[in-house]
Amino acid sequence: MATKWLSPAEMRAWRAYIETTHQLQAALEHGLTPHQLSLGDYEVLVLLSEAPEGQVRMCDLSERLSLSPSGLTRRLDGLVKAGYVSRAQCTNDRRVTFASITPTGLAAFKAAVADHVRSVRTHLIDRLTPAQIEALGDIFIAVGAGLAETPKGTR
Amino acid sequence: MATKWLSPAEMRAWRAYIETTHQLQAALEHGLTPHQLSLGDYEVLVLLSEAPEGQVRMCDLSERLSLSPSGLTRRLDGLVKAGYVSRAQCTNDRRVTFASITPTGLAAFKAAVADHVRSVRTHLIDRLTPAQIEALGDIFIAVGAGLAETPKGTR
DNA sequence: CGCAATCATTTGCGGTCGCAACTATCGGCG
DNA sequence: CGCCGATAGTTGCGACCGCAAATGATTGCG
Repeated sequence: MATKWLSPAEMRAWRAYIETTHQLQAALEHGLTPHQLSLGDYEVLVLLSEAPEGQVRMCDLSERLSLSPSGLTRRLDGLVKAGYVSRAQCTNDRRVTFASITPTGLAAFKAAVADHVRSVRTHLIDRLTPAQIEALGDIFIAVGAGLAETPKGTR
Repeated sequence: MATKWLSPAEMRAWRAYIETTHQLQAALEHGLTPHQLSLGDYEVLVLLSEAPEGQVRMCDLSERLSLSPSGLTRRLDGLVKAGYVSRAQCTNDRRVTFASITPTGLAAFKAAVADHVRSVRTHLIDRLTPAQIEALGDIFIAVGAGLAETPKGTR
């Protein structure tokens, strides 16, 4: 077969990436457990806290989180039950519901940020040189652009 | 607070990584669905097919896959049911069981490899320059080494 | 030798997620 | 106006995974 295999350098990069990325995610998850937050919950709070009115349409959230609509519904269920987020209906378009961060949620987020940033530093950022950090950004922006080009066709 | 925040370059790298890595995993998963394999199943077959006797101790597998022991048990259950893997008892140490790839499993693996390699190329490798591939390997080897230094203490 | 700590694996349980189906709503075109 | 297709969100279902506990086997120290 005319299968183009991976060169040693490509194999090295691919394996290192695949083997490490899962461990890294687990480590970051652990760093948030003292705050009773999962990494996914934290990411929701990040996006909501950055939004102009502290609220984002479910639809947009699910896309920015790369999460299926149902997955987002359940994740929000948990955050609503915790009192960190509330749902708000849109008056213009009654199909859409906004996820809106509550004062409690904002407080919980602010309490967790410092720990989380420290986690990201110790496990990732501080392990790398400035040049490597630059390269990491370039690499995943390029890969993300490639993935965005292939919305539905590939299957 | 004396929290050391992330610089713009660090933030850019971190966000690009987090946002893209999930999409990349999903894309690779989709690439294997025609073969009735999950990415996790595929990784099991990779390790078994590379092992000297086509068999690896459960314990070692779970570590190399960054999977909890229970997670590995269930993953193997599926592969055994599919006929791709069989369990074999160790005669020296009756605690251990080997996961052993079957001829059927090896055939399924070989049938999937070409597609999967193509997937990895189109979504990751071919998006990057040789220098970036080198950097990707360096980066995640460094990060992996850092994570290996912190086995239990951090919580 | 014998008991205690350790190790390898499995099982019960709960939590998360994606897919497909369903409901409700909106927008456009005749 | 009225219908059809598209859009937003939720729910049922099944799959996967980690943690804690249980089981069976081994090792080592007294």
